[in-house]
Amino acid sequence: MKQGSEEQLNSAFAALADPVRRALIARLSRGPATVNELAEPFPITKQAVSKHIQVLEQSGLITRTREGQRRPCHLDPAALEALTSWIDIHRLTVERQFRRLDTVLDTLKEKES
Amino acid sequence: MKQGSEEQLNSAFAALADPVRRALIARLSRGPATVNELAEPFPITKQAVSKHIQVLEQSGLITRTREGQRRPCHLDPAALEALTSWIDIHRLTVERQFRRLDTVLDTLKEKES
DNA sequence: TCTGTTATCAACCAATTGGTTGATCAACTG
DNA sequence: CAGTTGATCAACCAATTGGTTGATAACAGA
Repeated sequence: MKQGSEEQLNSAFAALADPVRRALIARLSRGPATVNELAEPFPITKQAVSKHIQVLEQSGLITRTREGQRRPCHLDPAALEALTSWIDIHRLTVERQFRRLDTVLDTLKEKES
Repeated sequence: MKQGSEEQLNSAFAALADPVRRALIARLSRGPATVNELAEPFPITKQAVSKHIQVLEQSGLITRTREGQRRPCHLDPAALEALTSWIDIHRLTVERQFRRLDTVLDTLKEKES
């Protein structure tokens, strides 16, 4: 888990850019799972999945606990929320901008008529 | 702009993983701008910014129009919405999962006492 | 202690990425 | 037409990424 919110966004968005990692997240949203369980559906090696999981953990999107030799992964909803929050700020800003432009155009039309 | 929603997510999330591109989006949320205008605040070459803009355009996050020799960029709120939508589905799923677990634990506590 | 299971580490490889410089294209302006 | 401005193309480079194989660690159970 990194510190700066800037690097947090870097690594979290990068983590979501891979379809394997998005599938892992989709699976983990339905409950915790181990590396072996997560790797099972994929046509790649367990080591590759382990690397993907390290990327997700590094980005703060998932956390891991210990249960004997197993290390289940858990999805962190707060980390996901931080991403939607960043996106929504800018989406709402541009939508506001659009509405403002519409108002200007309407005003111009009224002046014309 | 790509077709498959899977590749759409790949490229859009990858686009957001770069701090320069996020800054471009933040700027564009306040209104359209040209490559030169967008490049001005950055310590990198105009060509590098042009590449970043191509990445954003390819991902569908921005569109471009023609005005003589200038080609202004516009942020597309719908593309942003598609991303928050994907994230929120899984965030809500895992939060629901948490609440379900809480209920189970509460039930167990009641049985104990 | 020996065996099987869970998971990671290390080294390597091909492809991609983010940046550079230099040339070029396309459109406006004198 | 000649010159300037906005933007892209092309070739190149260093660093990163996603994957592999093989070895190794850590723990559980007989």
